[in-house]
Amino acid sequence: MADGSRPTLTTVAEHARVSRQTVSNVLNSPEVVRPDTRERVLRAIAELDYRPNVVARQLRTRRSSVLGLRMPPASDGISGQVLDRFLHALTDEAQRAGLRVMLFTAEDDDAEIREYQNLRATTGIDGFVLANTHAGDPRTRWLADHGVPFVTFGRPWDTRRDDGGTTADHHPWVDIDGRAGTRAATQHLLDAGHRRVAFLGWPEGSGVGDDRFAGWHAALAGAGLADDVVVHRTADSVAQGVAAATRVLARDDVTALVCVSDSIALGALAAVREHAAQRPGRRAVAVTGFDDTPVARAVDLTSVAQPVGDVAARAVELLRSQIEGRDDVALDRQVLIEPHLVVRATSRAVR
Amino acid sequence: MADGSRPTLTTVAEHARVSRQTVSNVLNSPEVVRPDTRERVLRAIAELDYRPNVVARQLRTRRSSVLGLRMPPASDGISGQVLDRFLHALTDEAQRAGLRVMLFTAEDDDAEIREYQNLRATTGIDGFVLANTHAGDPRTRWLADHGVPFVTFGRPWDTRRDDGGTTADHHPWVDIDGRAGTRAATQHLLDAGHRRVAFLGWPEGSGVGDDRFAGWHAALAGAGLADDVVVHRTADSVAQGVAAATRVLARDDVTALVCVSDSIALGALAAVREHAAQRPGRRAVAVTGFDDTPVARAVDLTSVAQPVGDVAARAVELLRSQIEGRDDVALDRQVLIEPHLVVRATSRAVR
DNA sequence: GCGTTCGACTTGAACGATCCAACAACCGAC
DNA sequence: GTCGGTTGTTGGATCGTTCAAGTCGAACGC
Repeated sequence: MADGSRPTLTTVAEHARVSRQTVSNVLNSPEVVRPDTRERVLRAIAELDYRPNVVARQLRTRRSSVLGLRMPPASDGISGQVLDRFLHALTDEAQRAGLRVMLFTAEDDDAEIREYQNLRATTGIDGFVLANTHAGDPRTRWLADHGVPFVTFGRPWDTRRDDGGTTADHHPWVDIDGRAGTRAATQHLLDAGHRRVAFLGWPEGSGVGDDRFAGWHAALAGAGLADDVVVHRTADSVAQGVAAATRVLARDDVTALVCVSDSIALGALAAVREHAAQRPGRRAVAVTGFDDTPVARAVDLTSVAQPVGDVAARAVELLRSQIEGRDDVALDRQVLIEPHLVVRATSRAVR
Repeated sequence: MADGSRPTLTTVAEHARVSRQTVSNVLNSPEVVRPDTRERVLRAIAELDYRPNVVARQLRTRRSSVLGLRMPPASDGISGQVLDRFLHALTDEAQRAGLRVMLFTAEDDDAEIREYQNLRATTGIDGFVLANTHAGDPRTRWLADHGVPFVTFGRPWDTRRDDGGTTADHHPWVDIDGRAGTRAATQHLLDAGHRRVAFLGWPEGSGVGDDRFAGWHAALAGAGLADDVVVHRTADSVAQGVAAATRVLARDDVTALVCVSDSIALGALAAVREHAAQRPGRRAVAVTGFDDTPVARAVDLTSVAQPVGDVAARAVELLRSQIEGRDDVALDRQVLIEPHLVVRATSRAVR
C-alpha cells in the first residue's frame, strides 16, 4: 500500500520469518501448519493487507474460478427480464462460492462454440452456464463431448442424438417446473369458483410451452373438467394476446384465462377490460400470467414467479462439483424447481 | 489438440525453428520480424492452433484486459431494462476491442469500493464501468483518488466535494442527453398541432428527471407556450402514472402528455383510454414515454430511445485510452449522446 | 542405542508468457 | 580489411504462485 506495489507471498514470509510455502499452506491447507506458526503468519497477512494474486495461482493450478456466460441476445419480449434477474442471482451466488462470472457474446451457436474454445484456451475459464437452450442444441453436445463443465438453465427438450448417443441427454441442468406453475395457477382459479378456465398458449412444439400447457390441463382433469376445454395458441406478444383473448372471450361461458406468459397476459388484460366495458355489472374475467416480470407487478397481474435465486444457487453448486472433480453421487444432476403463484388483483377482479 | 495439452510459445518456436521471443514478436510487434520468418511462424501457429495464454501474459505484463461491472440491483421499474441492453452492448463492444466484462455484486457503495480493491489486488482488473451513479457518489471519488481507470454511464450531477477538490468532477463519463430527448418528443407533438402539452415527471432533485423536464420546457418556450404550463410530478410507477395522468386530464385543454419514463407513460396510457371512453368522438390525448423499453414496443408507445450501443462504444473507448496510458487529448472525456424519438401509435392517435 | 517414522518446515523447479541485454549477420564506409 | 551501425534473433531472468522433493529434529519401537 505504502510503497505502491502489493505484498507477495515472499514479503509475507519474510515478515513472519517463515518460508513462502508455509504462507501458502496457511492459506490453502491450514491443518498442516502448527497453530502458533499459523497465527504468526495470519498476523503478518493482516498487517500487510496481503491478498493472493489469483493470476499467478491460476497459471500454476490451471484453475480460474471464472464462469462464462453468453450474454443472451436482447430479446424483444418482456420475458427477457427473467434472464436478467437470473444473471444477477448467478453473479451473487457465484461470488458467494468464490467464483466470478465473465460475459461474452456470440452471433449464433457455432460462434458460441468457437468462443468456448477461445475462452478455454486463452483465459482458462472453468465452466459455462447456458441460459437459453433449445431443441437439438449443438452447444451442450460439444461441451459434453469435450469434457467441459457446464450447466444449463432449462431442460434439454430434444433428447435425440444423431449417433444414438446419450451424453447430452444426461448433462446437468436446472429448470423451473412450468407444469407445476400453470397447475397452481389453474387450481387457484378453480378454487375461486371458476369452472371454465381457458388457456392462451404458444404454438405446439416448444418444450416450455407444452410443459405449461400440460399443467393447466392436469388441473382441469383433476377437477373432472377436461372433457371440453378451451385453448388458443399464438405467438408471444402483447398484440397477439389481445387478439387471442378477444376470440376466446366470444365464448361467453369463459370466466378465467390462464396465459403462458406475461406478454400474452398483458394483451389478454386489455381484451378483458374491453369485454367488461360492454357488459357492465358482470364479474370481470380473471387472468393469470407467467414469469412475474416487473410489468406484471406494475399492472397488478397475478403471475407464476420463477425463483431464479434458487436456480442460480443450484446451478453454481452443480458447476462446482464438476470443476472440483468430485463426482458427487449425492448431488442430483438434474434439478427441477417449483415456482410459486403470486396472487394479485387480476385473478380476483378486473376493474 | 491431439495430445491433449495446448501448444505453448516454445512448441511453436521449435516447430518454426526460431526462438520463443521471435514468436512473441510476431504476435506483439510483427514489424520487427523479417517477412519470411514471420510467414513461417504464422504458419506454425495456424498448424498447431496455438493461442497465447492470457493468464501467463497477464502475470508478466500486469494487464488483464478485463473490465469490472457491478451487476446493478434488480430494479423493480421497467427502466431497469435499459441497463440490461447496455450490458449487452458493453459486452459486445468490449469483446470487439479485445476486452472482457466481469461481473460482481455489492450490497452498497462501500461494499462496492471494497470489491474494487479486492478485484484489483487479486485479479488485476484493468478498469470499471459504473452504470448507476448518483449525487455525491463516493465511488467515483475513490476510483479517481486511487488512479483506477473508470467510466460512468451517467453524468455526475452533484459536483460538490467536501474538500473543495475537483478530481471527481472531471472523471470520464458518457451519458444520454435527456434534455434533447424530451425536447424532440415535445417538438414532435407541437408539430402535430398540439398546443397544450403537459409533463408528467419525477419529483424535483433527480438530475436525470430535471434534465428531461428542461427539454420539454425548452421546446414549449421555443414555441412561445411557456407562460402557462401543466406539470405533475410523481414517483416512477405505472400506478402513479395512472393517477397523475387522471388529474392532469381533468384540465380538458390538455391534448398531449410527455412522460419522463415508460413506466409513467404506461400508466398515462391507461388513464387516457379511460378518459377517451367517456368522450367518444374526441381525438384521443397523445402520449410519449422515455427509454423505448420492450414494453413501449409492445403497447405501441412513442418513446425516446437511448442509443446504448453508442454509449457502450464510447465508454469502451474512454476506458481503453486510460488503460493504455495514452492521454488522448483529442478524445473528449465527457460525451453526451443524442437520443432519438421513435414515433408510434400513441402520439398519432390512441384508440 | 540405532534405525525408522513422522511432523513441520524449506528449497528448487515449474506454469507460459514478456522484458532485457547480448549477440550474430549484414550492409556500406573508410 | 576492419569498423560502426542497423536489423533480426537469441537465451536468461522475471512475474507470484503451487507442486514435488528434501532437510531437520523429535518421537518411537525393538
